[in-house]
Amino acid sequence: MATIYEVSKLAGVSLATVSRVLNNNTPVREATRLKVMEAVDKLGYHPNSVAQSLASKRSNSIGIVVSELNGPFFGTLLSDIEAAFRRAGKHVIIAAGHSDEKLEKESIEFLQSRNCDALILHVEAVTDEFLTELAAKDIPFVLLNRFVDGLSDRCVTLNNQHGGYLATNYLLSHGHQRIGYISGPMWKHDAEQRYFGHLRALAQHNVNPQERLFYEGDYHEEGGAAGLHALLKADPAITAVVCANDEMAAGAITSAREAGLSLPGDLSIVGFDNVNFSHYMFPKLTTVDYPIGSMGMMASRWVLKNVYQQKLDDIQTVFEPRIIERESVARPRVTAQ
Amino acid sequence: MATIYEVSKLAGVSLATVSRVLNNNTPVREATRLKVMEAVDKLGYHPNSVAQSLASKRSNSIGIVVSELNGPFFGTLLSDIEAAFRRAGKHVIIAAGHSDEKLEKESIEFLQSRNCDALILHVEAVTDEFLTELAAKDIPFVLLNRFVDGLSDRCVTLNNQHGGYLATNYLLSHGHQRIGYISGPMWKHDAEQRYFGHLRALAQHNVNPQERLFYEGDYHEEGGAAGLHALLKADPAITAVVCANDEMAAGAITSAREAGLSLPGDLSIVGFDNVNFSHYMFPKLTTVDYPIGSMGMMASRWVLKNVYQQKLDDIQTVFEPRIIERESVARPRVTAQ
DNA sequence: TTGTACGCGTTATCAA
DNA sequence: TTGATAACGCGTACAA
Repeated sequence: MATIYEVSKLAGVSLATVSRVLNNNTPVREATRLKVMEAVDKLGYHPNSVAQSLASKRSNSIGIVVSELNGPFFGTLLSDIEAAFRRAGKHVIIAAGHSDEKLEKESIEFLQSRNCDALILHVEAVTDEFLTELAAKDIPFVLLNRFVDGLSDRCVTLNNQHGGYLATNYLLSHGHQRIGYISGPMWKHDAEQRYFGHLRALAQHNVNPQERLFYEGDYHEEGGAAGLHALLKADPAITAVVCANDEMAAGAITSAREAGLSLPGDLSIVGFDNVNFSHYMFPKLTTVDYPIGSMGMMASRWVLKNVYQQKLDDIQTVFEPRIIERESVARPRVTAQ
Repeated sequence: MATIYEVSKLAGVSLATVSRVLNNNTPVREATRLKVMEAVDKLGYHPNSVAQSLASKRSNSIGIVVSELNGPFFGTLLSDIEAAFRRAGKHVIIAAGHSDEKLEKESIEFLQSRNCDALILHVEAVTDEFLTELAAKDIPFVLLNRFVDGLSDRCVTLNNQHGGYLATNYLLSHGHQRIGYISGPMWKHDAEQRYFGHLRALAQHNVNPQERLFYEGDYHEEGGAAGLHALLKADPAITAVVCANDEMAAGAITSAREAGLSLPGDLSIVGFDNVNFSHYMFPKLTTVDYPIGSMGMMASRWVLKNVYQQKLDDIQTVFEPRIIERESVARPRVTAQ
């Protein structure tokens, strides 16, 4: 690999001048610029990014922590983030936190040790205090799908509560009254918020929430399956179920079919997230759209603007969900009493 | 951030000694090692990985090129690769090639410019010649799902032909004779191989392949939907279809239902890949398992062994697919003539 | 077993 | 507008 030194020798100028034309940050006479460029071409010179990083104290790398690398959800997130940074000549280092406090911390430390210029974090298990302390350190970061007091300007969140409201409201406005709710783990902020939204919709329609119509699942297929089973047992007369994410909706659908129900005739189901396989399901799932791709892009813009000083418009920090109507909801056979 | 220099001062030893205890590659007296460790703790010292890279000419980073970041397929691949390298203290830089020759080349160049120690490539559009030339350069790489003559030891592949054979053979042994085939783009090696396997199974059962029963799709849902539509038009009497991947199977299922067919009674379907949502489909998809996770891990091992000199067992380069029986295949209503 | 001194390939600060 | 030259933080011959 040719170095900047060889370029300077071939072009007959100093190291500094070569560096200048490469980064064109200082005026250089056109003639000398051409000489340098020619030498660069001739030698097939590419700057060594490691040396650049050491000298400039910029690694041009952004660390990302997500819960899982597989799964439909993070795929679209990572895809949009990678594209945004690639265009800016930055690269992305990815680590999985697995929704586990210890692993999330390790991931963050790992990324710090890699001298990332910034971090984009989708962490669930780590405490607010930890994040507040982290904010005092030197690596800036954005939080995805999480709101922490005092860090509001770096939180890119979904209005989860409104999402929960939309799901249940959709069902109510289709005539359902006995609505089961399969939640995510309630220690997760988004699960809690979605449930609050559900309660708000219920209240608005003067429907009393009932404990037996609530099931706390795990955000996975199994939890959805088990949840529907439990709900049906608790109240065989339910006409609809909202699942706090699409994977649980998939499990619920399987479970409902095993119970001999026809969908959506006997039971309507609404999901949450609108992951990319939700329309592969049968019936195609009516769900709440989580614009995770846009949110990832916004997080990238935050970094580009605040860390790399790009001039960009203001950052949108709160995103609104919307209902995606497909085929998993029908009016109930008889209006529940 | 504390540097090695401050540690050496606090511990009262030289720079070199600190470096030695950190990398424990040279014998150091226990007493001095302790002094150093203490100083490290007291200062909260973490080595600067950029400086390490520059001095050692090792970036401890591995570049990965995949077609897409989203999608179920690459998620599980990346997940296993990341885990393998994390354990070894390496990190992974990811780039998307989008099955496009220009973008794939750019991704590779991008990763090279990042001084990756090795590359793991899942590239489709780039030519064999390009890869052969690349092999002559200084960054070692492994190829995933692709076989190139002369680079056989660094190719980790699936026996795609056998997979195609298995899919069709499964159908044939269930009594099907009129079997449609929805292929991936035939310029892709795996699509071609899977089709060859299909033909081999047909021949073995003395069934003549018919051109009208073949449709070249795009490996996406749309192609599957269009393919089934076309196949049904060409021969309404087909009793089964094999789809060269699961996403096309999803499209085919939708299309079949729109045509009023009941599944699997009227039409049996077999997919390929066994992506993670294939059992969310209805009927749950019978498909050919592509052990992409294991293959990713094997590629990681290749790198660990050949680039980082870890002592590991031999590398398995060819993986065998197997059929996953679920619920999308039934015996045909009447045996086709 | 330990220390000295140089090299890794750039960027950035001063002078000129 | 250009050129020396000192960082940047660490690894590693070589010498002691």
